[in-house]
Amino acid sequence: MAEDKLPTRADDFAEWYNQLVLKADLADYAPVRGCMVVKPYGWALWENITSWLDAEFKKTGHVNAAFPTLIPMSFFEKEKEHVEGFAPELAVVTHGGGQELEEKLVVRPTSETIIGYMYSKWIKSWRDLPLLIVQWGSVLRWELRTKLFLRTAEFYWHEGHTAHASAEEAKEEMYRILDIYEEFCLQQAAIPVIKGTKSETERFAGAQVTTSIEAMMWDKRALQSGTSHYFGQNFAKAFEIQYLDSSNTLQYCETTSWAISSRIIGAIIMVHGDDQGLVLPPRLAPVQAVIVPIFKTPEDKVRVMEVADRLFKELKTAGIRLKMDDRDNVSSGFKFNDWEMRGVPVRIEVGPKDVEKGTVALARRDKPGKEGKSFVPQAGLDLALKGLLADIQDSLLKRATEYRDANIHHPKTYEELKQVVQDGWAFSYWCESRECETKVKEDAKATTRNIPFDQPKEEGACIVCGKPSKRKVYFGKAY
RNA sequence: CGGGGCGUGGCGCAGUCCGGCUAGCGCGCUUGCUUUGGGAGCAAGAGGUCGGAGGUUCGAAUCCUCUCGCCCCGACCA
Repeated sequence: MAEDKLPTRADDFAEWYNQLVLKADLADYAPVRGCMVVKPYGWALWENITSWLDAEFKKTGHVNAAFPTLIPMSFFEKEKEHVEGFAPELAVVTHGGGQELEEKLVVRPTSETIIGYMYSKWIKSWRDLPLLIVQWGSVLRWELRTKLFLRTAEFYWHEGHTAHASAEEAKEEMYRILDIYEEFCLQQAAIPVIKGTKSETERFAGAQVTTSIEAMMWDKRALQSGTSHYFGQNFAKAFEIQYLDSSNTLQYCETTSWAISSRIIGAIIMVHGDDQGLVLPPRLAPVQAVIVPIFKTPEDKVRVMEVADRLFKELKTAGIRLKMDDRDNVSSGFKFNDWEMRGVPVRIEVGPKDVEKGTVALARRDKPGKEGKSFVPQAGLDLALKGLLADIQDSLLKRATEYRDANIHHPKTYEELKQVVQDGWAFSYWCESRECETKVKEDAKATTRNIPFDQPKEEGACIVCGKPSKRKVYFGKAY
C-alpha cells in the first residue's frame, strides 16, 4: 500500500526501483537471501505475460512438459563450456532422508542437460523430429548481488528446448522464437527491442549462436530481455541425441533453447514507470481500470454508488479488467495515489457532479495531472474506455521508442564512444575481436549488447582499432 | 570475496558514546464518530525475550567476546 512518496528516478534510480516494487505490491523479500516472493498483484501481471507467450508457442507447434528440479551433478560435467559457465552459481543438494547422497544433485539453473538426457532416450528416428518442448517453471542460480525481478536466486521463466534434423531448421527455430519475443515486447509490453547476435564473450555457456532482444531502461542501461540459442550439435554430442535419417545413417540432432524470465517485469517497471510509481501497459495490466466513487453525504453515496455499480457491470461485461475501489476508510486522494503507484492505466472517477451530468472523469496513468484527465458521457463508456486503453498502449510504445532512439549515439571516435556510453548506447562498427571488446569494457565499463540483424549496407572501420569492419554493434552499460 | 551501512512492536527510527527503575516516538493496525473531486481529523486501544549465544555487573538495548543475517557499492550472470 502506498504510504509516502518514492524517491524520484533522477535522484536515485536504484532506490526508486526497490521501493516501487514493494509499494506497488508486486513482490516482497523472502527469508532466504536473494529470493523473492511474488505477490498476487505481481503474479497476475506475470500470468498475463505467460498466457500470451504460451498461446504463441502453441500456435507454432510447441507443447508443454515438466522436467525435474533436481539434476545429477554428473550431467553438468558432460558439456565443457556449460559446466564452466554454470559451476559458480549452482546450488547442490548433498543430503536426502537424513543420509549423504552418493551422487550430489544440482538444483536446476537451466535444464539443457536433463532435457538432453531425456531427448537421447526419446529420439530414434527422423520421424521423431522436430521435438518442440517448453517447460514453465523456476530455476535457481546462486547470485551474488540480487535485485527483485532483475536478478534473484530463484526466478520464473519458460525454457524452450527443441531438437531438429538440420542446422537450417534449428536456426530457423531460434529466429522464429526471437520474433515471437520481439512481438511480445512491442505489442504487449510496449517495449522497443533490438534483435541481434551476442558476441562470443556474451554467449550462453555451450551455445554456438546466442541471439537476444535488448531493451533500454529509463536510466539508459541495457537489459537483455530474452534470449534464443542455437547449440549446433554441442549438446547432442554430449548427450548422444541421435537419430537415423531417411537413408538409414546415424546423425546428431541440432538443438536450440530459449527463454524469457520474470526479469521482463523489471524491464516493464524500468521502461514505463514514473516518479508516481508503476505504469503498466494496458494489455498486460492485471487491472486495466479502477472506478473510484466519490461522495460527501449519505444521500450522495446512494446516488453515486448506483451509477458506479451500473458502470462496473457494463464494463465487466465489455471484457475490461476492472476494479471497484469502494473502501470507505481512505480518502479519494489516497486512492488516486495508491492506484497510480500500482500502475493502473485508467482511473474512472464517479462523483455527484457526474451523476447529475451523466458523465465520468477519466484519468490516464501515462499522462499526469490535468493533461491526462477527460470528462466523457456515461453512455458508451465501454467503447471510450477501450479506445483510451488502446491509445495508452500505443503512446507508451511510442514514448519508449523515441526515448531509446534519442539515447543511441553514433560516435565518430573512440574517445567519443567512451563518453557516450556513460549515458546511452553507442552504435558503432566493431571488428568483432575479443581484444577490442575487452578494451571498451575496461575503459568505459560498457559491454557489447548485440550485433543487430538490421545493419547498414556499407562497411566501416572498427571504432576501437580502426580495422575494416563489416558489422555494427551496440555498446552500453547493462544490467 | 573486497569496501560501506544496519539489526530495537508490521514499517521507519530515537535511545548505545557516558549502564539505572514501567524501553520511547512517527507511520501503519483495531474500534467508534466525523470525513471523501489529489496522500483526512479526533478519541480510545492492541502490539516489543532490543538479531542470537556467552561474559562483566547489584543492575545490560547500552560495556566485552563470539556468531548469524540483511541492505548498498565493485568483479560474474537471464
